[in-house]
Amino acid sequence: MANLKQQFGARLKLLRTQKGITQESLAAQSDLTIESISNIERGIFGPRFGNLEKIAAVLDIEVKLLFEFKGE
Amino acid sequence: MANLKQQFGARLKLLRTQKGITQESLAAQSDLTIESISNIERGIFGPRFGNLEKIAAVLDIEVKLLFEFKGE
DNA sequence: GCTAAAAACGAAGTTATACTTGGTTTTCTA
DNA sequence: TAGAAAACCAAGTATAACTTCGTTTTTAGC
Repeated sequence: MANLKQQFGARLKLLRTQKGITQESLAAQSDLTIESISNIERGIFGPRFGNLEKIAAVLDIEVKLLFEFKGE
Repeated sequence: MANLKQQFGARLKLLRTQKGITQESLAAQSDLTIESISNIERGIFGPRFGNLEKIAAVLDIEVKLLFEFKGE
């Protein structure tokens, strides 16, 4: 099984694309760079709690949805 | 509404006590200090992804359960 | 196929904050 | 009422999140 960062990143990417917004737009609205969003989605690193909160707010979803992975 | 760190901390404390384990035991098993666990539960800071994973593993629960807050 | 937008990717440096250490105080519980 | 458990505080360290800059690849529309 992939690690948490990777699972989270894949989940974020899915939820973001479902909302039809680009990494650039998400980055701008969450006060992050597009690189950071890219790194998070690729599982390079996980966001800090403050940014986790911001990202969920931009996507207009509850944080827990970002941790809901298939098969669990 | 309390911020994410605080909500998370309260949720962690509840799940930990329900399992009947002490901060000290959780700290030891997750390679953190008792102070860090205390700080996390009080909402002083949120754990990094690696530690989030470890904590959930020690509690034998899915990570998403730590983000399930009442009323949501 | 061409183009442009979107995203992947890499390296190297900065910075925020998680985490520790050490100690004291308070709360809970047996 | 004693001891365990946890709160609390300050100050220092460590690490991983985050940035910057630049290049390459993928994707989607014309």
